[in-house]
Amino acid sequence: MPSSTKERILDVTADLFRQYGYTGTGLKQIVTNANAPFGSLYHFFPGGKEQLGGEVIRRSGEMYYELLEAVLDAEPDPVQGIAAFFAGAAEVLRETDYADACPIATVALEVASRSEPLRQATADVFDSWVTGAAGRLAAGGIPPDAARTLAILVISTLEGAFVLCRASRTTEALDVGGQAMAAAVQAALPPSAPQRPSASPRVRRRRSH
Amino acid sequence: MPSSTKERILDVTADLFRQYGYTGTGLKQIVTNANAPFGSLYHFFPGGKEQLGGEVIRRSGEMYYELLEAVLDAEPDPVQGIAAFFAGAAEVLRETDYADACPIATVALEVASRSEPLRQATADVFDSWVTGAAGRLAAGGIPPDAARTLAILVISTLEGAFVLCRASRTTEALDVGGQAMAAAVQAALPPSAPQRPSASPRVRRRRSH
DNA sequence: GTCTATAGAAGGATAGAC
DNA sequence: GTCTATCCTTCTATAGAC
Repeated sequence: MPSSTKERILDVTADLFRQYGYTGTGLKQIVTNANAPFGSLYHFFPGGKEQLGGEVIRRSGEMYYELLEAVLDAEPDPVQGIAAFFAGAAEVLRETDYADACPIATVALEVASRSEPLRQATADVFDSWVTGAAGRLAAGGIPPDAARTLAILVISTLEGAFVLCRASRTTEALDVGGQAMAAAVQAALPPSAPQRPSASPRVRRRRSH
Repeated sequence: MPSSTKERILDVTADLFRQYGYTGTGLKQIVTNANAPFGSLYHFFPGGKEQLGGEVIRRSGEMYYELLEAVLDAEPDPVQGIAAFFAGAAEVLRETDYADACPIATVALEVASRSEPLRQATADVFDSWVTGAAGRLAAGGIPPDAARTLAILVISTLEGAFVLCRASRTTEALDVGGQAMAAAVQAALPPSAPQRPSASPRVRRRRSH
């Protein structure tokens, strides 16, 4: 038993939103791709496209944050973790012909000036990412304020790199962003906390003069 | 005489694309806002929406780059210049009720997997920004490779910050990004090169070794 | 080159049989 | 809860009078 009709609708809609955005995705296209009858859509989502959109935004946001956590959990060093996430995003982008980037960025820009409930949904997603990432950075020894700032910077850079990479059909911006953000995390970590046990020559702290 | 019909169409389309994106902007809405008859649209743009879209993307890209140059030219120190550009973008965002961010980002994400000519147009715009910004950074004394990397990072961060700011209706991401990018430019500049024109000793050419 | 009218397709949404 | 048929609007695009 693969999945319920509602789940198929949610999954398919998330895929289509990621590639074509909110306005660019039609309800007929959704039910076709989901192998669902048209009536089921309004059965599960009486609020129509806006309700479906809101649920997909929040669900995609949760799933993408879980992916972030999985990648970071697989890497004991947060610096390597950030680098791995950007590298993984670049790999997915290449593998999907530059289609699968951020699941909600296109929708976020489209609905920002058009639908207040959907804008709020995207805002809540980004806020949860920032809060979550900041918490993890703080757990690594970065002071809370700096951790939040750094989390915002990392997510901004990731989102912007997605824009450039999908447009250019290269991963250059993600490569650049990954290196820069890994370095930024490294610089923010307390120097006394070693990240890699094996022979990584630490950078000496510069002294101001 | 304020402007020609064609120019009004281009201006109005650029405004609508920035707020609502490509799919979210209708041709009827365009001719209505531009006070133009519907037929004029196909008279000036026989290729229809896609041709109009392409011209608007390239035109908006040029105009936004000119804005960048104007802001940087007004500030002798490139570090202050970058900070000023982010601060100005944040101000515009607040003043326009979080509507006027990047003129082509929404469109870029929408068309990336949908229209190859329009994707190419957005790619060309981003590439021109990167090349132009890298040239300016290199002129300030940053080695060409580092200048290009830094330009990509700055533009990525700006674009991503726009996404977060429009969603959250705050300028926090632009504030964070502006500070970080100003610092990144500062760190990349040769320490011997003073930024302010008063008493500017020339930078010695480096010798390869 | 301006403007109106309309075609033809696609969009979101609803009704109702089963 | 499934599925079909259909309504109404909106969209892009074209035709043709002026």
